[in-house]
Amino acid sequence: MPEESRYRQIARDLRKRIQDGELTSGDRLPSEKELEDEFGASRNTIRLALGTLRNQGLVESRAGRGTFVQQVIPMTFHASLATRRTPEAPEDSGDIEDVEFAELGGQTRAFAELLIQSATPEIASRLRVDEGSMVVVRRTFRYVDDRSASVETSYYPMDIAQRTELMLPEDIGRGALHVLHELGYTQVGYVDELRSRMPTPEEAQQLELPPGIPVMELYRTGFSKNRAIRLSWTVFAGNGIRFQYEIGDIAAYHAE
Amino acid sequence: MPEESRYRQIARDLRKRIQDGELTSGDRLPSEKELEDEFGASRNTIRLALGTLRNQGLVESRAGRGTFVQQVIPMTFHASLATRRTPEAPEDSGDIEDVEFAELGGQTRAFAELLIQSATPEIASRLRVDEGSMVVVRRTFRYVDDRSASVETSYYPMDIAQRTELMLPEDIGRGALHVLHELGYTQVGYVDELRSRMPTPEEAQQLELPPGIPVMELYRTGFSKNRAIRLSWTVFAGNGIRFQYEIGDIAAYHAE
DNA sequence: AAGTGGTCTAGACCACGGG
DNA sequence: CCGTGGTCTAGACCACTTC
Repeated sequence: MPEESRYRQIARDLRKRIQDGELTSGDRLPSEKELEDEFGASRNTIRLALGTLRNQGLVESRAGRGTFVQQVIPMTFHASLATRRTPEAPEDSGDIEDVEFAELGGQTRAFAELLIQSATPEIASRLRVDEGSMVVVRRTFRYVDDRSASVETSYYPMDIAQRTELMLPEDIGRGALHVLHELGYTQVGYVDELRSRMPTPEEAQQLELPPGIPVMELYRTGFSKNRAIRLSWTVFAGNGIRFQYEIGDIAAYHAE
Repeated sequence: MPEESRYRQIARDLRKRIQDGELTSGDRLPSEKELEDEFGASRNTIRLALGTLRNQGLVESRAGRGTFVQQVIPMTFHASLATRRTPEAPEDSGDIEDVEFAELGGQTRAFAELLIQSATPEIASRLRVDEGSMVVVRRTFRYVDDRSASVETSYYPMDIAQRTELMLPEDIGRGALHVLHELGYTQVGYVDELRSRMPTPEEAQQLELPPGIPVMELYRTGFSKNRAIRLSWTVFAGNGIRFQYEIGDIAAYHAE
């Protein structure tokens, strides 16, 4: 039985204080100097211990201020509302729009940018287009309470998007799915694929993620009756989002 | 414009080599000693750089061996198969069973343990039982290719589970939902809630997670026509799992 | 035995944030 | 100003892996 290393012991001790409620959301931990004295360890060892807590998303350090217990209020993303999947309004299904966020968060804003590129293998296989063929790409940043919450990138087959509103470099107020609907491409279903991973440095900066927070990646391929009409790839801050899917008959769920 | 710190530069350099394919899955990075010489930095600085790559899940270090580029082949978890949601076999819907894993991974085994506890607020609200009332808890470990892939904990209201097979401390071969179905509680729908976070040390050990790998947490509440019949809470290794949901009419998806 | 990463020490200088 | 965390150095000893 190998002895547990010093910094792990210290990390466990501090973690216990948080889990026991001795330290709660927003509280400041003792300074690194104080922890040196308390545990009789060098500063680097203390920092190793704090580092593991940071990487577990339990605390966050700010230069000049101190180290604080993390606080997060994740909002729920209603990925599929079973009650919405009514035959009368099929085009309502599957848009990642502000509505779905509004329920728990503050106000939401978006800013869009546009580019055209050739399809990578990843995009091509999901959008069901030939690799290397041109696709229209629209990128949207989503903010909640002035904090960046997600980055969405949507891909449209060129033959659908060309000479339409989708190629204008400006926000589409009424939602891209409405535009597609008007063009005759009504989304009747979609396939979601969800993954979790650590952010790239660029994503960490864009989403203002403290270290130790994963991201969630959502690929949503939208289908009309006949074909794939849109692929959207969204990266969410992992500490601020919950995905909810309602499948089948869940009358008992809403009954309360 | 603050200058980028040395260890971040080094991390970025090494990350580029991986992303450019100069180093690919399974390759060994130069040793810390070699990197010291190459970058002209002290070992601690090199280790800081490697630490960020570890925390991004890009590399994994093994004592006495070296540091290696991570390789992961995530399998897809078919959380909702639209084609399966047929009225003829409603009881097929929503079980987290081996079938759903088998498609991409190797063989799968499970071992179960059983306990009885009083419902925490979290469990009570999801299972729709009174806080503090007794619930039957079944825990299952799932392995793929001899590697631990998920830990599932299922909760049943005591009035449903008592004096049934669900209270026997052994694996239920034909699946818990079959048992519930035979008891008159047929699952007709479910609500999934997905989150992402960094693992606790216990989870990291149980799932054999290298540092820098998040977990995905799935809460699935199963409903019969009238009530919640089961809550299952599953923790997956984040690098080994993709969730797929199929919503609405996706005939075009399967057409290919 | 030689090389690897894991752990730890004891210093140092810096930028940031608040009195 | 002074205390905070951020960064960096130059050592040291250890356990583990491979030969």
